[in-house]
Amino acid sequence: MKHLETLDFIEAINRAGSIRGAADTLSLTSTALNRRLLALEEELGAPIFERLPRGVRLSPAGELLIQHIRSQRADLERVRSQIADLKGERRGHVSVACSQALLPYFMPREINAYRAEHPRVTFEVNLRDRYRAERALVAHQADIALVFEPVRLADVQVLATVPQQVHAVMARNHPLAAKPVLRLSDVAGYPIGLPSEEFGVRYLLDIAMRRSSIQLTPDIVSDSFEFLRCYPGPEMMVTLQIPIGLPPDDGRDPIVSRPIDRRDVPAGLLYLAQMRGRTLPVAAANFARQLTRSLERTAAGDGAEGPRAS
Amino acid sequence: MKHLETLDFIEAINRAGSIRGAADTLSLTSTALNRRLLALEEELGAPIFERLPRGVRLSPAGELLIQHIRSQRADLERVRSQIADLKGERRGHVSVACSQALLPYFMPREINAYRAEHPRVTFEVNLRDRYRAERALVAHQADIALVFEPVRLADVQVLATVPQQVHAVMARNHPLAAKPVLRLSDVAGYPIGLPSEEFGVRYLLDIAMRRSSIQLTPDIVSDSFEFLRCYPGPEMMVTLQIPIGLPPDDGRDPIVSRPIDRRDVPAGLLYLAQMRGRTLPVAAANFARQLTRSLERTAAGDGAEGPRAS
DNA sequence: GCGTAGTGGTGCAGATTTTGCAGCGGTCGT
DNA sequence: ACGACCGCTGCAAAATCTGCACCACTACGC
Repeated sequence: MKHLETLDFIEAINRAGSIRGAADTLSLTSTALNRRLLALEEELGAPIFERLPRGVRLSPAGELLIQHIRSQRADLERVRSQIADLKGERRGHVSVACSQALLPYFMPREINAYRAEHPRVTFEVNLRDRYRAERALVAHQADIALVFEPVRLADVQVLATVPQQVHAVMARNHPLAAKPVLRLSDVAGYPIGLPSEEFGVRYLLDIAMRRSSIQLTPDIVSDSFEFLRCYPGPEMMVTLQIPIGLPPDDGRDPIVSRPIDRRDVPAGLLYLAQMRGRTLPVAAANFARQLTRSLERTAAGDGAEGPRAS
Repeated sequence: MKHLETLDFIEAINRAGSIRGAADTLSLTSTALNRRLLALEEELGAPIFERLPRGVRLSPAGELLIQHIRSQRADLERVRSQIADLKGERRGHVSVACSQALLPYFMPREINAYRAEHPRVTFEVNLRDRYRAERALVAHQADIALVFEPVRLADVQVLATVPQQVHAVMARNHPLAAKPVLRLSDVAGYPIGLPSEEFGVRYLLDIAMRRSSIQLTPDIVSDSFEFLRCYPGPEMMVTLQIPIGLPPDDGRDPIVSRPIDRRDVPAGLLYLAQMRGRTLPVAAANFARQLTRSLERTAAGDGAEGPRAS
């Protein structure tokens, strides 16, 4: 879009940290870029960047402006998608930021289902921890976010929540697999793998451990649930995860899960959210609606309640 | 602002109803305007106007676009005002849409008070009935609206409400002026002046009359409260108004007001509102905050309760 | 039935704006 | 002290936009 060109340039300068640097990435001369910046600052009546000896940095006015630019671009994108929608072209793009637990099973299944109905809708799925997911919404880098136990920012609007009881994950031949529900003290007797502290599951566990006297001392800490799940079973290791991040038990999978008694660890909440006050593009809004329905089914089914079908 | 020029042109074409007509008002050739429109439609991938033999008319896509343009311009204005604000310049502009009752006393007093603190803030006050006030908010033609008994649109966000009991207004020597509180049946015995049907006071009265058996047959109907208030008193006429639209009784004013018993006519609500989801410019936000405080004082004082000090 | 006045759209030449090159003065790191 | 990088500024070339004359078309008046 032509009339947003200059504003895009501002973002490029901000990313590059210098006018000359941004000019290179934009296939432009520093002259032209500098001229445009000066003209815009003139129109605005305030400098957008502070001039440093080694480049430029956003001024307070620039911070405001760049926020405006992002919101404006996102809104234009929504308008374009609405226009495409009323032309009958069911295309569009959805950008999702989500927690790690959603990546292996839930999101692929949901996106598959959606694209079966709307094949011309494209998707972008980015792993963002609970802090960065919310910041991505505000910066218009994601349309919707699906995060476990988020830090609730004021600028974020919750579309749906579903409780998720923490589950213990282990090999099928693990001694604990015999019990349908585990106490935290059961788990404490075996080698344990835990996600690192920025994750919601760990956050819930840390709270639970502070309240009770039981201490879980992790033998393995990782920021990858996939790694923790795949870590060889011979050690009889136990790891912890929420059910939405686990495969449905088909009775043959070498990995099984058992819920932790909720007297020990309370259920955490999985949040579906968007930026507050924003009108989503049609495709994103429709996909969010589908997710809401799916999450409600999850909540009614096996999500919050005890043992998974096994 | 340079990059919004083309979008302004779209609005001009929409207003004029034809490209050539808009070109005249913009001091441009129809050629240039036409070219820009075609280029924009190309970029957008859809026609913005339907071509009629006698001019042009907004297409559905154009409706969407023009709404986007307005919101974009309003948002840019907010950014500019925020930038001016952090430069220490306490200037800005506030656009208010309000009911007739607010015009003679309340709004002048409030704006005076505000400008005493912030002399460089300019104001625009427009009379809008309760339908048009809300549409003005959505069309970004007003920052805030102050209306009595509005039809509540979904896109409008309520900032404050204050109940207003309907008062009867009459000459000081009117027989009814002797009673501190009037029943509707008292009023029915005298010549009556009523506001026309689009006004909130009339709306409340019509409801009250439907519920009871008392019928007020107006001798004068007007869309001007000022006219009704000034209509010569010799006729011993009674008219109806809400207290915020009446002068404080200083004991000498030839016009006095008495509340109607709330068993007959329930109190209506005065709403302070803005467009839902919009972030107001600093000046408008501050003024809205002042109004909220003033309205709360009004509610605590003489607004909802019985007789005014007299 | 035909002219007229209005509409949006187009080719081409001139006006206007934007871009790029070369060079200035400055600060930092080596 | 030197080189590398930074933001910024004349001046000429390039690109873009504007305006005139003109076309095709439709509604309206007579």
